[in-house]
Amino acid sequence: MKTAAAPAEEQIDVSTHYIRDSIRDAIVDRRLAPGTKLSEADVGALFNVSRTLVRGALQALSYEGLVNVEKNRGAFVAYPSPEEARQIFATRRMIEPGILREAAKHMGPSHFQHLRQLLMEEGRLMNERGQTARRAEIKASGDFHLILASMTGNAVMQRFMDELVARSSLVIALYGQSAISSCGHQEHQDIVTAIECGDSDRACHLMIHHIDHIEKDLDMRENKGSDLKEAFRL
Amino acid sequence: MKTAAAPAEEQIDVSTHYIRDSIRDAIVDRRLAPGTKLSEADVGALFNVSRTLVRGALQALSYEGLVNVEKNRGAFVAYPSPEEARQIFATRRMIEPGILREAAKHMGPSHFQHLRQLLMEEGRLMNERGQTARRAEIKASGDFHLILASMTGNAVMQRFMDELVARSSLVIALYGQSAISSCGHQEHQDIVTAIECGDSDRACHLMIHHIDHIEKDLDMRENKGSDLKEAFRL
DNA sequence: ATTGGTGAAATTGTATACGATCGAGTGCTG
DNA sequence: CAGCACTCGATCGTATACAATTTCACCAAT
Repeated sequence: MKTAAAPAEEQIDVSTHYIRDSIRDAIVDRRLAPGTKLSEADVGALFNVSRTLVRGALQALSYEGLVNVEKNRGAFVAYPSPEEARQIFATRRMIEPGILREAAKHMGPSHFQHLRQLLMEEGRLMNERGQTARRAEIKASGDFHLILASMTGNAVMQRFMDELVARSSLVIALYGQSAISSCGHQEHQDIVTAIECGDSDRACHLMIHHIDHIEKDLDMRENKGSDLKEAFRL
Repeated sequence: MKTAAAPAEEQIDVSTHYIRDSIRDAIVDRRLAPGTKLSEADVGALFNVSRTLVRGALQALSYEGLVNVEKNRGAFVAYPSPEEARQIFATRRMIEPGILREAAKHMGPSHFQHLRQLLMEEGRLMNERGQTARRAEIKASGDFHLILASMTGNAVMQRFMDELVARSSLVIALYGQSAISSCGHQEHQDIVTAIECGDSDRACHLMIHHIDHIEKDLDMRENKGSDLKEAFRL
């Protein structure tokens, strides 16, 4: 699947957006490890476009915090420091309760059904084996938070959450240890239940603890087996 | 102050960042009206750089929501719709209480002094006349919220607030009517007092009402004297 | 007078060219 | 053999060239 024998895949209209989204997916899906260099020429060759478009995509990703662009050195998949990681989770604790309350105002039966369905899927994946199921599970667990955000009907807030969830995924890839705290799934369910009962205070409380748990499950000692170079670069 | 008789100003190292910041300042300061077209060639000529750099800056600003880039048509100073405006303020109501609580944890006497000083300045500007004082007052009133955000020590959150305050400024430029609700200043003071008293709940309450007041002071009927074109563009 | 079409001018989209900077390896020197 | 300066290759930064698209003016026809 390198380059040559790709028969009919070349007809996609490859724009900056397409490249950005492709790379973002790869990062969030952990097919690109933190610290990986994204050379403009290499990426351009992959998508058969010039460096111009690639640069645009990389710049966009750097705004989202998924890529670090170092002057005259190139772009690298972000390698969030422990401090950065803490700030990301702290931010989530600051805003997700607000999202919850706002979302609750807009939710009807169909929304709850949607959420329950997502939780079912999440539970199913949890009991499966394999790399693919693991990835899907992680994605689903992020989607839970994103869908809640979408239920506020607020595009501005949704974009913030998109960024936060994506960066969280990077952090977990870097510092996560246990096989995803399976309590996360239970906590998601509890939150939905609390909302359904109209107990927003309790839902917020649960949400904050949930985020706490995710963060507590990380081992944020510096240098996860890696690069002294990166450690001292900036 | 157009172009010609500028004796020794040309030695600035003009990068994408510099252009982006310059344009952002101009937008937030309302020297560039919403809807203004930002032609790549024109901007490039202004800064004596090629379109390449300008495009980078405009892309960045579009990510911040201050500029809309329309394919094959160009970049325009954002012209937030009433719906967008509502979402911006709704987002602020969702996150600023969280910021307040977090900031309160980190605040010592020096921080309060800093805030009080800002409030003094704000009050002074309020009693001055003239366009310049007005601009400075608007800026100061935004800075109040930004400084609170900075006191969380959280760079991620701070970036979000930067964006929200900048976009709010655009919205106010578009839909604002009264000579800035002078009650805003009083409300800022009350918020600081509440924090100082350790009454975070009250501070949050005040903050939400404060944001409400700002929003209530807008007249968001569509078409502020303008463009059918813009209305149907997207 | 309004509508519709045609072509030139202006503007953006993308690729390429060239200069600048960084990093690694090489060879010289102490 | 260690240390340092230097050169060379690779990669990035910026400008420019060319293609694609839109806009606008002009004119004909209803």
